[in-house]
Amino acid sequence: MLFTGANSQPAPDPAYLTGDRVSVLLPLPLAGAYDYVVGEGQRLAPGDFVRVPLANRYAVGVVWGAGAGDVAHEKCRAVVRRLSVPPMPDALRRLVDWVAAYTLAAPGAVLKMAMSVPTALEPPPPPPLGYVVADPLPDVKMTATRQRVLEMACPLASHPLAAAELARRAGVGVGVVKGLADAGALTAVPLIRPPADVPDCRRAGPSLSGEQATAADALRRRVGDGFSVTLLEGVTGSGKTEVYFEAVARALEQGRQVLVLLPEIALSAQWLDRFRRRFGGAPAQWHSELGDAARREGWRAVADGTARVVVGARSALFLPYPELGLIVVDEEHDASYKQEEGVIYHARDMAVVRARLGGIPIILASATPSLESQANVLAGRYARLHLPNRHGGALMPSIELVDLRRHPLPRQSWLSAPLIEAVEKTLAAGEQALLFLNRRGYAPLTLCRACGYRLQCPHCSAWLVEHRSMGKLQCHHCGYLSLLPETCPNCQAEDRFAPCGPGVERLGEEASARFPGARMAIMASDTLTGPRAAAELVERMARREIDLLIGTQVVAKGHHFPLLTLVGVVDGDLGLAGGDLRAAERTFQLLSQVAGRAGRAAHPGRVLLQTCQPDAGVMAALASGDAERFYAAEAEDRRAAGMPPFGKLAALIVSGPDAAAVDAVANELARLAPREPDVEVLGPAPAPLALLRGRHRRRLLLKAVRRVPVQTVLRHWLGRMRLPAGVRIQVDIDPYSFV
DNA sequence: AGCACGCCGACT
DNA sequence: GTCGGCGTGCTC
Repeated sequence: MLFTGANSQPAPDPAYLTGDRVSVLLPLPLAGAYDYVVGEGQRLAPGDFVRVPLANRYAVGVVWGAGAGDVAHEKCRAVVRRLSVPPMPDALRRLVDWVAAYTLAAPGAVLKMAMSVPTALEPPPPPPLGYVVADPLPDVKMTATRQRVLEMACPLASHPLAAAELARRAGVGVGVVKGLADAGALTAVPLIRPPADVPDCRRAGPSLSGEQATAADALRRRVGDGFSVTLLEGVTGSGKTEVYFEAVARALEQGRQVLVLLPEIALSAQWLDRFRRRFGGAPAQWHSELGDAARREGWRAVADGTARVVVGARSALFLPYPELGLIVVDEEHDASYKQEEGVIYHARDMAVVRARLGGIPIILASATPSLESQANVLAGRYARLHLPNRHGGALMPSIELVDLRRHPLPRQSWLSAPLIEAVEKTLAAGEQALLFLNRRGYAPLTLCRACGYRLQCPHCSAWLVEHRSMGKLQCHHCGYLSLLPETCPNCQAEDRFAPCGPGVERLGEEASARFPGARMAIMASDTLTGPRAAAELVERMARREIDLLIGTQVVAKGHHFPLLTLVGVVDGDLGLAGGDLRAAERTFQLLSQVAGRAGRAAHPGRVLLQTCQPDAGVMAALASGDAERFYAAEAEDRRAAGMPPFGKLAALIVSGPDAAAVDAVANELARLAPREPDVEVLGPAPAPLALLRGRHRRRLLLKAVRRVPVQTVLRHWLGRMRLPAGVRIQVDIDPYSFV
């Protein structure tokens, strides 16, 4: 990442008048912006949303600046009109350009992320209608259901209710309401929605410990004081959230907007509760599961400044905040900040860029910061605030390794004697236990005992995972579903399939057999139907309705189980397989996070970690709690290998339906590879998923010294390539996933 | 991303 | 004889 460069003050926006040429960026994957002529009586400025003709249709784009003038006069068409939407803020436009240049994506493709709500740019729809009882009430055929609706329609001061809400309260279908309205017994009136609870920064904050107060003060002082990056590092339970809330309050006091990025917004009902407790109102939410209407409302509320605090997933970074004053990236180490499809970018890094372009502070919070952020602290680019203690004097759980070589597992069993004993003891004491296994489904592999054939996805080079609860086999990479075949596709043997290895479902089976009295629940991304289901499960845990929870990594994210005292990590080595650059770091982060679920003020938690490699650096670090040493060793390895964050990496994925064509392109790429000092090209090699969604994939890696302008090198290199039909080259700067 | 243009199989 | 499949190419 490049974080240098002064934060230049933008010049006052120029105006473009009738007859001028303007450059308009369209949300399409085109090579660049298109020139248009400012129409009769129009006056445009950079950032204006405009409707323009494009081929035989119209499109909405954003005025990006003065026309480049490199296109023939006859080709240049006129802007239709300016849309009545607040202009796209300067900082967002510069972010779009920056991200496009950095990721080598088309600027229009990046713009598209910032205009993901097409209807928000149209005039607002007529206000929603509510219904009140007509006066006078006409003579209509009365039924029991109609009677109930009429009763509910004027509860107290005859507040109009939306049709759906009215129907819900009366316990009838929406049809009854519509029927009454058609008959004239209900009158439709525009619905004035009660103003939502707005976050109130004047509410008193919680009482903070000395350590927390010091950190909160330091953060508050940075708000309004230009660009800065602060790594807020605090162990689970140290009250990081409450500390950065003070900075949020300060930004709100200054009349600025705040963006909080979370990895999995859908899963963090608890975060919203804490926010509500602190600010008495709800933040605006932004994530992929929002419906069209909510997205539209949200986008407009951000654009017109109504939304003061936005909490969202990575795409919330591209909303048009006119007065953003603070960004918080919570769980900054989380891999889900890396967008892997379309424009490939890392939201944490781009958030830092957004902060720099806006001249505002950004807080990166984590219990287990990424090596990247730690290196930036060491290099003096980021400040660091540390909360080493759990709030309220609670102790960190102790982590004990269970060496699976000394405690071998019986066949078809994944719980060692020490872990079984610990679970039994915990259950006997009336406490709760968690078994963590980061693998969904019943079994990750199914093979034929007759011939050894492994059931594989037809579109990907991946095994099919059995999901017994669904009665199906599923590919976790493309979603392909199939029933378990009756006979082996290879040798036609009947009924010879054997599941291999455990997923949480199968582990649940073993646990039910071992701990027959325990009330058990399984928590995985596919067993949770939505945010509500997650919240409900967390509540059932809090109410002690569950004794034993079995879960994948979703249990580690944002949920707090106050009564949990034992965590068993069933397969600590799972994340270490497969040569990933960040395997050890990620394992450390994930297992630390899971371990942090255990324990509370009165009871220090206990964590048992089953592993076959207790001597590996990660395991030793987890057991000793010596994070510093682990990170130092990991950093040294990376530095010695010239790997990120000390060197730069870019991956080129060549893909296409025809393996031979893909190979040809990959080889040609290798032949034309840049030959310069400090740059090394590795490959081509089959990408780890050599077949994904029916496309064959080859990968090349470009490794360079930090000071090499990798984007320039790549642009030259790729510029010399001619691609046959169907073959694509995808550039991934700073690759995370090695899948 | 759309949308048209363009060249090969099964229908009124 | 046409309707229509999606491959390829362009949009200021």
